[in-house]
Amino acid sequence: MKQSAPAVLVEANARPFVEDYLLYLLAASSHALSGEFHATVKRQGIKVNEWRVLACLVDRPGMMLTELAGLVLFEQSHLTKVIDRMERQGLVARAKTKEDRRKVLIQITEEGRKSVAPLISATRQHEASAIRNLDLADVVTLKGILKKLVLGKA
Amino acid sequence: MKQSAPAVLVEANARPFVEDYLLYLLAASSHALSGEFHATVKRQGIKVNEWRVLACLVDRPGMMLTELAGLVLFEQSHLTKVIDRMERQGLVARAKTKEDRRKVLIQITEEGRKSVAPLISATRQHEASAIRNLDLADVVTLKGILKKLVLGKA
DNA sequence: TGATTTTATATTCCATTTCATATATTCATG
DNA sequence: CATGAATATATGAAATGGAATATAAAATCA
Repeated sequence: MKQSAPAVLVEANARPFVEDYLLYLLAASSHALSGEFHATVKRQGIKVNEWRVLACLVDRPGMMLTELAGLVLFEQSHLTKVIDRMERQGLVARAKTKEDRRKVLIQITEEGRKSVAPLISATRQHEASAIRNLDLADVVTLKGILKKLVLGKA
Repeated sequence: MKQSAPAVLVEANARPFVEDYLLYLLAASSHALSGEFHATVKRQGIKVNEWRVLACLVDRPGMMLTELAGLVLFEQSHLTKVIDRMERQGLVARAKTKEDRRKVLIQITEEGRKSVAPLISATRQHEASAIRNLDLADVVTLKGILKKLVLGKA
């Protein structure tokens, strides 16, 4: 014979709001997993920001700064500064286009590729370890949904 | 009769690395969805940081600063400063415990509750809209997986 | 074509955030 | 119980990030 719990108990049992809030779960899982990987990134002697830029550039021919900013999830003004540093380090290069002289194309350099290659491999191990106790099918579902969420309004 | 594409084509077709990288997909979806909601938060006259703190505190009795920092995903020293501001605004209060005089318990105030209430309701609409073209079952799967990822090593 | 608007990037200024460390308190151990 | 290690929070200096704006080039259109 089930009966409803007294109000006080219900109150006490209520799971905190954020624990089932999608945006929180996304932020928290992202924070947790990326946090783990950042140790590896730093060990490689490269900054998290730079890793993000390189990972986004690695198999693209060159991207407009603004495009790239959208991809790496940085403000344009912030990315300008990050690219300044990375250019000084020789990890990326700015290139101008003929057709539109406002545009700056950011390209990964050979040195950039060398820096990022071991990290790309490391992601495979890390990802495997991160999902080691999930169903493979669920992971496929997960990525599919995340892709839809990223596209947004679509 | 299928035959494998020439290497050059394969190269050209290769999807950029990040597009199927779990950590990127998590970061990007989180960024996209939270970004949408932040407009609502600011419209309420409250800062994103403060929203996060209040949302974490709202149905808890009071939390140690460090515990709370873990929950809101802030560095401890950062949270100290955010709490300073929020205390001045009357959104939260610091309380000391008798047993351990090092500890500071952070509690949401009545005013904090009042500020956060409309936002909590707003999350329901926003979440509904964010997932409007997903299967309900998939959303359940999604949240379940994210919870596992947050717990980590478990 | 010249004026106006829009787009792309850079710059400046300021708030936020981090890193390292200080301070206070408790815990563990000889 | 005294002393050293560990834990909780706070603080200060330095780096980062974001909003607004400047600059430059292209697009629109009257």
